[in-house]
Amino acid sequence: MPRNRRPQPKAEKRAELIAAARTLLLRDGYDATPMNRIAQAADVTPNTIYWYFRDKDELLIGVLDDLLAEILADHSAVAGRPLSNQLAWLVERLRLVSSLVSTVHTRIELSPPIDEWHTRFHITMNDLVERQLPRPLPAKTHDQELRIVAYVIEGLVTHDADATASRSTCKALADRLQTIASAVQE
Amino acid sequence: MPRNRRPQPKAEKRAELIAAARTLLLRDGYDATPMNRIAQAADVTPNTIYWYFRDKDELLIGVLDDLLAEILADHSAVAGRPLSNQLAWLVERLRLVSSLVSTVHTRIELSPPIDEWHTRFHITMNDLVERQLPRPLPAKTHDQELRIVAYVIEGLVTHDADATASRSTCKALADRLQTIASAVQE
DNA sequence: ACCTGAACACCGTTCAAGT
DNA sequence: ACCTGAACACCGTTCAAGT
Repeated sequence: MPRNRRPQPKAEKRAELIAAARTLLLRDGYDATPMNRIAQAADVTPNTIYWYFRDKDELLIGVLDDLLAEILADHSAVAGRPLSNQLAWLVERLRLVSSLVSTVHTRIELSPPIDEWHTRFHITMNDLVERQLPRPLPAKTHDQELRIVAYVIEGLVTHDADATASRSTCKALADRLQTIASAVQE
Repeated sequence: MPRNRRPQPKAEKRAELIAAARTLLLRDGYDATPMNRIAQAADVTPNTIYWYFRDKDELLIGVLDDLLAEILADHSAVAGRPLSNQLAWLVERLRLVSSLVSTVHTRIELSPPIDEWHTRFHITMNDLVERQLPRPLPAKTHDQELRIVAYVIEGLVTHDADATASRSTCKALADRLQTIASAVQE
């Protein structure tokens, strides 16, 4: 007995599909999670998903937005701590999601929307890091230093370094940023 | 008219299949290159490939070994230059192959042989970098500093930073390594 | 507007059969 | 030992049809 009329508003159902996808994508990874199984987990037929999302990549973006919003929200709880702690916290947070980090990188070439999402993600993260510094980085090395931080954090996340190694590397990153920022003392 | 008897030694045919795969994998990427098309380029049926390689990942490893050997061989031509130049050279070299870098990271979880290859790759690269230093890094920060170099290089490769940005970042990396190495002056 | 059953085109891989 | 034709199980996606 198919109930075709919306028992829920569209946004709510969309969120349900994203929630189902999120659980499976995080547990099994993007490639190993067929639309099939996501639909099943959400109690719909596979093609129903295509009413709410253009394709599997758009569904992935829904999940990514969800995860990013959660990380940003949770960050406020640690925003007072020293920068090195915050970076280590971020690494641990992203580690829970590392399989999707790799997936995003792979799919940048295959999907323009994923490419845009990835760019937005890095801008967001750069802003977050920069806001934690006592004063802005000198324009000259600004981009370069933020790139180094981003790449090292990504490396720590995707090549799962153990927690203590990751903490000390974050310390080194934070020290470097703060040394540079306070050297503009003039 | 199927010629079934080996007109060539096994290793040679294997190399031909790898060469065909290499061209297509680099041009179109792993996901967008069906076994189908690789076979076609090598003038065999798809299942013939499975006589020489267990699966698509083993074929990928064949291509990766090929590329790595070539990079190591080409490196000898620049081994005399300053470290920062060598790092920038490496970034440009890996950039030609960046889609496979992402592929490897994604497939680590899906294929144990790829995982092993990836580990070997990082060991090889660490050795290469370390050999260029005037003296060995202090044991205390040894692993950490090599990790930073590896991750930043990977970041530069996969997030295609422009060549000048990449060069200056490599300079920063090299300066840091050399400062640390010569601080053990005792 | 929302959802389904059935199909499509494609994919990696296998297998029985040939030489 | 080496290779093929044909098939298998699976995949993302579409479409005509239902409510």
